[in-house]
Amino acid sequence: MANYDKLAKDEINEIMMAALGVLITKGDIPAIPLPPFNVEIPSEVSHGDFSTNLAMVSGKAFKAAGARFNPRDFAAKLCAAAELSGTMFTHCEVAGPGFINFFLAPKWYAAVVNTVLTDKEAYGRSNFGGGEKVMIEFVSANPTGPMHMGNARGGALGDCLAAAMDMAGFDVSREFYINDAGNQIEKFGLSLAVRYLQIYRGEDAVPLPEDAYQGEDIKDRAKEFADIHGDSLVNADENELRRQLIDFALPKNIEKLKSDLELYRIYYDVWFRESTLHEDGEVSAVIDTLKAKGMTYEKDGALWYKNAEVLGKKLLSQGKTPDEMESLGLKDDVLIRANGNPTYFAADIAYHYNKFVKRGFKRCINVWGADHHGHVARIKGAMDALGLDGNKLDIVLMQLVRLLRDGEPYRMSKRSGKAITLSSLTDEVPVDAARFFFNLSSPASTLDFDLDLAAKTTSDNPVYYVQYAHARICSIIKKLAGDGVTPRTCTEDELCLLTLPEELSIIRLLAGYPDMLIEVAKNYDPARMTHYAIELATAFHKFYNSCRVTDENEALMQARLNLCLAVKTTVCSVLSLLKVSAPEAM
RNA sequence: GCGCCCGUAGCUCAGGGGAUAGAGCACUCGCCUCCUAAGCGAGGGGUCGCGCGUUCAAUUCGCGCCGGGCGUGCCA
Repeated sequence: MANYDKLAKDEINEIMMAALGVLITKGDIPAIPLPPFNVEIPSEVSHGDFSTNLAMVSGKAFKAAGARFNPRDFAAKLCAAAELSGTMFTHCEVAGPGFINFFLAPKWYAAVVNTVLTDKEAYGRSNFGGGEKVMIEFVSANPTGPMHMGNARGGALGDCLAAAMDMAGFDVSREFYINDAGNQIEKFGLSLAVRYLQIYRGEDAVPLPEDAYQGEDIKDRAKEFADIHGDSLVNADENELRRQLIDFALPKNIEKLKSDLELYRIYYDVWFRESTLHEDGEVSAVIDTLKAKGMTYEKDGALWYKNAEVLGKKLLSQGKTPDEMESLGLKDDVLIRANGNPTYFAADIAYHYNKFVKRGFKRCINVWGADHHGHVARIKGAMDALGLDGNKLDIVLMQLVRLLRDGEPYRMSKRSGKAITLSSLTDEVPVDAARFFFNLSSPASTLDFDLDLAAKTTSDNPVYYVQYAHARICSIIKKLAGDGVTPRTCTEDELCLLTLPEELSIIRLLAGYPDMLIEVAKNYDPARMTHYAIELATAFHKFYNSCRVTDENEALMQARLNLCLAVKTTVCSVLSLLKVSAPEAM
């Protein structure tokens, strides 16, 4: 659980507070409250290991108190008053416009390496989440057809986010919501029925409606059904035919979703069926609750939810004027259609109520395609309307995927059913590469997925760059083992032999691993993991080129071997969170 | 119209109040008698879309434009 970056930052905070106390006691500075200050890691190594802006942010407070102020002078006073003996720092200095830069003692670096080796695969784990019960719902692809590239991105994103949040101390549950009820299932039945009848009556006799599912997969399922039942249902009641087709095809589609996702190394804790919400009366219960709260009304034969009122109140409390709200064009939403069927929205409210109330999740995260963003405010608002807290429902909006082949955009048309499916993607691109690629950009950026690049097994492909670092370490270990050298525990003094810039920059990265995972959890951005993996691999490759492990000095050799093992541990850890393999040889 | 996301090197993208803005690809030139050259080093390449504001400090925050994507259903 050790986090050396945090320890260092906390210590600088204490050192600075103590220094302020000294200056106040001596009467050098007035005893006035100062604003919060940052301790950060400078991007430039010559600026030290940690840096604080305390002197610069204090200007306003001093001037307000009528004191003369110069940030560099104040920084110099703080530096002089800073007591560093017994801390993890050797010295500090004033730099630039008034930064105070701190320099770490060698024993800090030694402790980091030692901690990684002691904690092993647990290194990086923290208690940031405090064991909070969190659900991450992702992919939730429509079971009426195959998954597409957007689902693939959502899968890689949600799964890796879940893994990182687990490391950051959350109690994470992965869930797939199966939309096995409602309009699209009706449409599914209709489409299947048409395809089935076409087999026996010809395509011209039974035309496929415009709004039906056009994909080949529907034909395939109809064919499979026909192979079993023959033409025995051609003259059956239309509704009976559809029902039988749905009962036949839906489980097959769900199984296909499962197996495709498993190929993709994604396993869920729960596959939740929308239909259970209807069968158990949870949808009508939640509608009744909204009714009882006066949040509904009837119009044109349908039951409406007062979405505009809920969102309007929220915006008013945020300081919007009624005129501004007018221009937003807030609209109400239908819960029960005039035909008596509840909408998807109604089921979704019941579903999220179920997550929070029935199953007790403290926080729910949904990974959605950006094309669903219009749904975000109203579902969160609906939670508020039910007396829950919409802020506990976080939606990660993921921008769409643009496929490139031969450098040209590869058009995906859902209507014609010519989307690239997840299973055809796994045929073409190794899973390691695909998972890595999908997590290379943050969710908010549209992603260009270059099919040719991802399929390449050359250095162009960043996933191999990282895996290669791991393979090289394994190779070193193997070589040394052949020479009769086995890794042993090093003393602090021995680890302090690691002093070269190439060695120290690796250790800085190792120390930052726990915080990186916390940032992923905070920002819902697993792309930081691939970036980190690339950075660590880069640092290692540089080390590899400038330092040899097989050194004549036994102590230094062991220290470097320890460093290699620490890198191996951390690379394996981040790759395992990404569910990318770490080959021992390439 | 309104809402959300994006605009940083030729291309794909990081960074996210701080000190000289980064990486990969592509281009040029070096480095294997030595733990894997799927690697490393050096070089060129930028008004961080434009303008105004907040701040000691803005590529980063706010507002307004411009450009691109996506929404704006009794679809999901």
